[in-house]
Amino acid sequence: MSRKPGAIYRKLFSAFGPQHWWPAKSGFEVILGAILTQNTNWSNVEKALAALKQSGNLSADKLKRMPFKKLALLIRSAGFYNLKALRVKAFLKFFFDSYHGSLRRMRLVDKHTLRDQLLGVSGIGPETADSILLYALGKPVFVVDAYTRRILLRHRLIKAEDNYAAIQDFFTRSLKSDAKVFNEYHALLVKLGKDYCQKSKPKCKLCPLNDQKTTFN
DNA sequence: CACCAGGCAAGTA
DNA sequence: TACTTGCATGGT
Repeated sequence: MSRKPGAIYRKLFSAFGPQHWWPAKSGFEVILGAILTQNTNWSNVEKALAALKQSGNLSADKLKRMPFKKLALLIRSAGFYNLKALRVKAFLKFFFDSYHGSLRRMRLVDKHTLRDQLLGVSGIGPETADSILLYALGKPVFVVDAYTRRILLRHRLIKAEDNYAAIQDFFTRSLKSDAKVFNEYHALLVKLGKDYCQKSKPKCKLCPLNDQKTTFN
C-alpha cells in the first residue's frame, strides 16, 4: 500500500541506474545552478555556469563583489537573467550576513531552521530551498519539481489539487529519511520525466513504471 | 510557427 | 485565499 514509493524507487533504479547528482563540482555551484535552473532547461544553465567559470568568478566571494549588471550579462543564457541576477545577489547577501559565505557553517544548522531561512530569501521557494538543502548541504529533504508532480499525476498517485507539501509527504511518510536515497530518487524522477513523461509527447507505453511484469500498484 | 524547460513573487479580485 | 502575469534564452 504505502510502500509504493519504495517499489517505484527500486524500479527506476533498476531501469536507469545511478544518476550521479548534482552535476556540479562544489556546493556553491549547486546553489547557483538551483537558482539558475528555475523554469529553465538545464543546458542553458550549463552555459551560464561555464561563462561564470570562464570569467574566473565562480565563487561566492567573487560574485559578491561583482556588479549586478556584469553578473546579469554573464548568466544571460539561463534566461530571466535580470531576475536571476537579483536572486543570486539576494542569496549572497543572506549567505554572508548569516554564514560568512561558508557552507561548512551552514551545514551545522538543522534542516528546518535552514529551510525557513532559505524561504526568507527573495527568489528561493520550496523547490530551490529543498534542492539546496539536499544537494548542496546533504540534508535528508525530498525535492519536488514539475516532473515529480506530472509523473505522479499520470500514474494517479496524487490528486490535481495536492500542493508541494502533500506531494513531498507522499514520499517521506513511507521512506526512511536518507539523504543518499532522496538524492538518487529525485534525480531518477527527473530522468524518467525527461525521457518518458514529457508534457506534450509522453511515451507512457514505454515508461518503465508501466512494465506490467513487476507493477508497483 | 508554437511549445517547452529541474519556479518564484507580485499583482489582482 | 485563489488565480493570473511577468520574467527571457535556446532547443525541438
